[in-house]
Amino acid sequence: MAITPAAGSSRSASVKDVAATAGVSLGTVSNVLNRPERVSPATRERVERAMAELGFVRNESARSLRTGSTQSLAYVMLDAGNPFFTDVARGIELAAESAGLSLFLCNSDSRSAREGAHLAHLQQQRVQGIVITPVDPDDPQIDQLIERGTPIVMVDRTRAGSSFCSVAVDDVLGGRLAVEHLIDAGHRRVAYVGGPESIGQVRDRGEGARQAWAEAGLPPEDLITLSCEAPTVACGRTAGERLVGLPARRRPTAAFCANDLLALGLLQQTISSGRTVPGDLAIVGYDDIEFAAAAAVPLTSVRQPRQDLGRRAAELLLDEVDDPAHEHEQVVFTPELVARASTLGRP
Amino acid sequence: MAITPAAGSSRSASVKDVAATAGVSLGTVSNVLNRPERVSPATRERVERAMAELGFVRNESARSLRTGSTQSLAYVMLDAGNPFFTDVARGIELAAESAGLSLFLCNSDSRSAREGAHLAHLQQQRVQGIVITPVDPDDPQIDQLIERGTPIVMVDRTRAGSSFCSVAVDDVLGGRLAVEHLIDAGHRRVAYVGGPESIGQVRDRGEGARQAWAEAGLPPEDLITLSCEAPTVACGRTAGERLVGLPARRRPTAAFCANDLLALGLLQQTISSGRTVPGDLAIVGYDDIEFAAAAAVPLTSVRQPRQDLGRRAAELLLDEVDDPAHEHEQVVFTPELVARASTLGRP
DNA sequence: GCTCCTTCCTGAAACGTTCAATTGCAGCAT
DNA sequence: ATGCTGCAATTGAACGTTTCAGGAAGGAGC
Repeated sequence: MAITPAAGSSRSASVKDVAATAGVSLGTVSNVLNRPERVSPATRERVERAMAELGFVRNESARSLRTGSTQSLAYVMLDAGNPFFTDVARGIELAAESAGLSLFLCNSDSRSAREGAHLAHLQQQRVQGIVITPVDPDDPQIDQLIERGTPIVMVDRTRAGSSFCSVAVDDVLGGRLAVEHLIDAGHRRVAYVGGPESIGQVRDRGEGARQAWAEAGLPPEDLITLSCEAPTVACGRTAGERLVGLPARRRPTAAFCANDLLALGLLQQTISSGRTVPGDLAIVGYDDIEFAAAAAVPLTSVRQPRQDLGRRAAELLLDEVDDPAHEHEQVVFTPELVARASTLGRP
Repeated sequence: MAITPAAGSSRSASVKDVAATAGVSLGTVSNVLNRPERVSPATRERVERAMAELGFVRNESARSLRTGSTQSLAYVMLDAGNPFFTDVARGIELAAESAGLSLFLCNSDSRSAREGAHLAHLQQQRVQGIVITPVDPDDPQIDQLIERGTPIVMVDRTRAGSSFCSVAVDDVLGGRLAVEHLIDAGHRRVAYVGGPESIGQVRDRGEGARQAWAEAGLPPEDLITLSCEAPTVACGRTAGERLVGLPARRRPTAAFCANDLLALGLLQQTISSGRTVPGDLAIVGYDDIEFAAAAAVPLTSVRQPRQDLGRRAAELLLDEVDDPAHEHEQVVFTPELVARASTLGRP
């Protein structure tokens, strides 16, 4: 290995070094960095050349120590493996980028402990604010953060009458849309395949389904609810087997699943057991993940404006950061039904 | 709203404030934080109580300014929407967590400009090191980072004889595994459905496929190569149509796809056109994404140890950070074939 | 020649930590 | 008494930046 040239000396260059090589004072260098219009073009250029020569990189720690604020936001996401949250993240990033801030993504992986560690660390970093999809919306650590001055915005979760903004999607409406669509298609026996009732989303979507059913004047007992342990592909398959096990006159002609993973599992089980979709069973999913359109039979699904969710959350956060008159807001987006072959195809 | 209590005063508490309320000097507070064993239990407890009372949160900017190093790593990922990279990220996070560091995830979204902005910002943050799956492995900004002292480890990309570590998977071997599996199953006309040749992975997997084919003594013209514009589901469907268009005696009985998205598209097209898998066409994918197992016909695929990739990358980075005798290493992992119904089922 | 502006630059004081050097103080041996 | 030893706590100087009160130089107006 060749000996590194002068540029690669031990410590990295500071404003002081730049000032020395440019033959100006340290304050001038800072001005070039922060208020270039105050520096004469000649000196400015000299300073800039010195920076380039020394490979100067501004030390963000010192900067934010001095100014008392950082240039960054964070999104603490529930599950980085779930496309829903990565799309939300993309929306946040877009908003952060156009505000000139950088975004730290943290993944709690649905574990309270990791979430807590991330929050503590972000607080120490003095990030401007935090967007979060929390493991538990009622976690007292969230209140503690707010009390100590870090603005928070919650995405896809809410807490009644709370001291922060939140952005969510109307899941009751989503459930209605799905079931109204099935009723319109002529189905009179439908299954709601839900996940564990402990998840608010699962409850709300089921509630919407029941509302639509009742409003159509259909008998409640013809809307069967199947609860799964987890909203996964494997559970969707199991649900399929349970449906087949029902006596023919009670067996539903359509199923509305609380998310696309369940729907895909159900779809797979139905097809591989030799029945057809939608002929023997029409299926509606929820989330409209990328693979929904790519399934063996393209899946009808309820789409949420994921990226908008993120963007709006970031905007609310930024508003709270720099508008002293900010008022907390609970934004609710509207979902949309995307009809595809799994409910539309030839019977 | 109630008036916030004393704790919520304007500025957040500093070590100085803690020292004052605990009635000790500022250095003692720092000792409680960093070398608690040097402080007598009585004082320590007094200081800790003061911290709790004031809601003291250590200012990480000041800390890292003083110590000259941060407690964080970063992973600049190519595409946060691709499960492959989120699994890599999970591996990195595991390693970072057990080293007591926190991880910043940045998404370049395959855009050079975003990647550059992230790298610049991370350099300003003085992160300990950066794991990256770059848009372009030869980007000079990467060399510049290394020159200026930020260690880099590359994941899933490499550069010949370079000045940093890298971690990748043997894609040539992966291609061999896939095609050997098909040959073993009796296939004598096979298609390799690749993406654009500009992607190194696509080339390597194809190369492995050809090697296996040649070693089995099969005629080269019976291994057809289909190039797609992009490795997506839609392109996989198109590839399916092109296969059907071939004259029967040239039509392959099996296809090896450069990734699972292509394979899923091909699978979908095959089934919806009334043919069967693997009866009319056996299919092997690559990546073993979660949906591979959940497809209409569960997909045989080549699995990469994604999480291990990330973990190892982080370990190499950490080694470089704190071992002065560190030597750069190019780690290559071994892929593994996961056989499922798309090549195994009853014909 | 004098004052009064501008423009461009300087110098020093913060910001909140850490850490090495230092003081104070008790206990113990001389 | 006097000097050691060792522990506990204190002191003060950094770290690299921003900011702000000015100072020097030069020009305009009288």
